[in-house]
Amino acid sequence: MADVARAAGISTALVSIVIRGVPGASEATRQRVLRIADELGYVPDQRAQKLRQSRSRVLGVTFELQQPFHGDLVEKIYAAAGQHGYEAMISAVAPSRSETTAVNALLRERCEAAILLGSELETDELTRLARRLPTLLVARHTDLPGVGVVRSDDTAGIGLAVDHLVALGHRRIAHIDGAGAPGSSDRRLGFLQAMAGHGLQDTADVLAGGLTETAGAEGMRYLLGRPVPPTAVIAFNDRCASGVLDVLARQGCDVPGEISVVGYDDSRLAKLPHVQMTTVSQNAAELAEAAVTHALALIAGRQPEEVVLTPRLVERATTGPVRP
Amino acid sequence: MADVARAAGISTALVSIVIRGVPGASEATRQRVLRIADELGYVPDQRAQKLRQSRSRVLGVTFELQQPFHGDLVEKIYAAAGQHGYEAMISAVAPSRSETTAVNALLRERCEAAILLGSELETDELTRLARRLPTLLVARHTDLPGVGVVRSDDTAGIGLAVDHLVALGHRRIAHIDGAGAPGSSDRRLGFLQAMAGHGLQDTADVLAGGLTETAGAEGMRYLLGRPVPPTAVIAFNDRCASGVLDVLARQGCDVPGEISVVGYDDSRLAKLPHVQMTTVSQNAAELAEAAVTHALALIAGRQPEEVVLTPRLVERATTGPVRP
DNA sequence: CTCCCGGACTAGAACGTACTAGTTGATCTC
DNA sequence: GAGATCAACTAGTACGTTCTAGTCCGGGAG
Repeated sequence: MADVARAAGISTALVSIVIRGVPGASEATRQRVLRIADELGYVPDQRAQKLRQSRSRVLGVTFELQQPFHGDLVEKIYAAAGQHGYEAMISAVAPSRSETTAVNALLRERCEAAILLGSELETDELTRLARRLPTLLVARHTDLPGVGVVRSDDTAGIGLAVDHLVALGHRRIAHIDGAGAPGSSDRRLGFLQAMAGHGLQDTADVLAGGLTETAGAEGMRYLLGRPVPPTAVIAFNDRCASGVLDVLARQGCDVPGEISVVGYDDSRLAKLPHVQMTTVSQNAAELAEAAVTHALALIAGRQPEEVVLTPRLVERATTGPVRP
Repeated sequence: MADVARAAGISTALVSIVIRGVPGASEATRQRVLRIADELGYVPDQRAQKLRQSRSRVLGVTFELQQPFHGDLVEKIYAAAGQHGYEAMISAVAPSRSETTAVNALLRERCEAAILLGSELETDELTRLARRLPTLLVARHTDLPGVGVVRSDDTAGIGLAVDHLVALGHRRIAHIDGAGAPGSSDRRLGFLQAMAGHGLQDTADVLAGGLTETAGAEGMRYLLGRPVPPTAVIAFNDRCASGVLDVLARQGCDVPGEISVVGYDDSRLAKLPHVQMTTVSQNAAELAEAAVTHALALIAGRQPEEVVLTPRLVERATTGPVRP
């Protein structure tokens, strides 16, 4: 910046004014400074900027590197944050990189708030984090005071899937759940409630699953081994449903002729033209927008609340009427 | 930091010494400062640290949010960077977030080097970037001076796949390529060369594809429509191969009984227990380690070079002898 | 007893920016 | 023509660290 000022024969303060685009410089100098800055390849040092401003204008986001739905969310969060004059700083979670590591990286960056996607953080760690910084959980339930939540109504979402299948004539419906994953118990509950609502509590079948294709595949193989397999399967998420579909395809089982399959998330996987998965949409864009808005509200000092969005069923090609 | 110093009744300089763990403080104060810092929840402000030190010790990484292989690489880069005392700062590329945006975000963070995974940046933009900052391309070819390259030998990699299939008796082999994607032309060339090497230039079939499941699925459907379909397919990457496998499963086509399929990358997708895809491994860990090492060499002022790793064929369950 | 040495600690200047509180000179107003 | 007003610009401080160049004090050597 000093170089630019020297080259233009003005003070650094004026360069700063031009670079930030705030009023206080003549049109002539403005042009000249911008030209010189470009020639010198000057890019403002973000660290110094943030350091000077009391507010960093950065939202920290942790996400799971290999979850397509998280990828969708991250993309939308970038956009939503940008629209509100904020920047998103992402920190990945992976088998070899714990959530604690990811969160600490954000902390050191002095984010104004932390948005945790599908966090599996322990209660005490979460409490500690929330004491330091406005914290927002996306797609996970918690009763912890001081922690904001943005999620869609998982119980209702699975209900939509059940209603849809029952309307198609299905009665023997299985649910491959998410084991201990966030949202898993809500979805399991929603499944059982909805089935009971249709008087189908006796044919409701819940299987321990997981968030990966592998979990779905194992679950489906197990179900096919049953004396009387279900006619429809609701998976915990799209990845899990992918595994289910894959096993069915290999077994030569017609989908949806013999077995209907419903996923969850409406992630990239469900939208693939050759998959066309019926799924429950959490609407990544809406979720991301709500998360950013709520995070900003927390930063502004508002009390954390629980924002619950209504999911929507997206009917595609993996569900159909039960075969008579 | 000032709070900690006040609470401990010492200067901020001494707190700094303790926090950084450098010699210059008595054991007693060291303990006390650490305890107080912990109580107050003090975390050093990374921006101020980096600002003060001339070196930021940050490696910038751009990656594609929805490419499982990039996910694998990012995970390994985090680890490799950490081992060398560096930190990785990731910036995602997605349909709604261009590579230019991603790179600019890194620039403003004053990374010491940029590692671009599978970049599709234009030549002039790349040149401009490389002038500002040590730049390293991973899994992409370039002749640009001043730009480092770490990649595996794509031509040889596809050669391995061809050799493997030919050894199994296949003669009609198709390659669904990556269209304009980085590495695509090398792999196409490798395919044609290897086929010609076996005297099979007349049955070598190259199809325009892409990097997604959709591209693979479309390509495979097209191939199945042929009067004489190939007995084996080599896809541009694992995602593409996934689409191929999916279409085959739906058509009730036995893999590898009727058609063998080979992917590329050995990403998460290929390793799924129910998929067990034969694929060419670029060895994410090795590639990541080489990328970080080379990036550090560039930072140290060494000239950029092209590091070419040798790929390896991972035989799993999607390839088998051609049916007589 | 004096001198020196080394360990423990501190004052204060950087790092690159933003921002407050100015200064300057020209134009406007009556 | 004097004062007010305004646009255009600048000096200098602050942000939270690190780091250089010290200060201070106790004890061992001569």
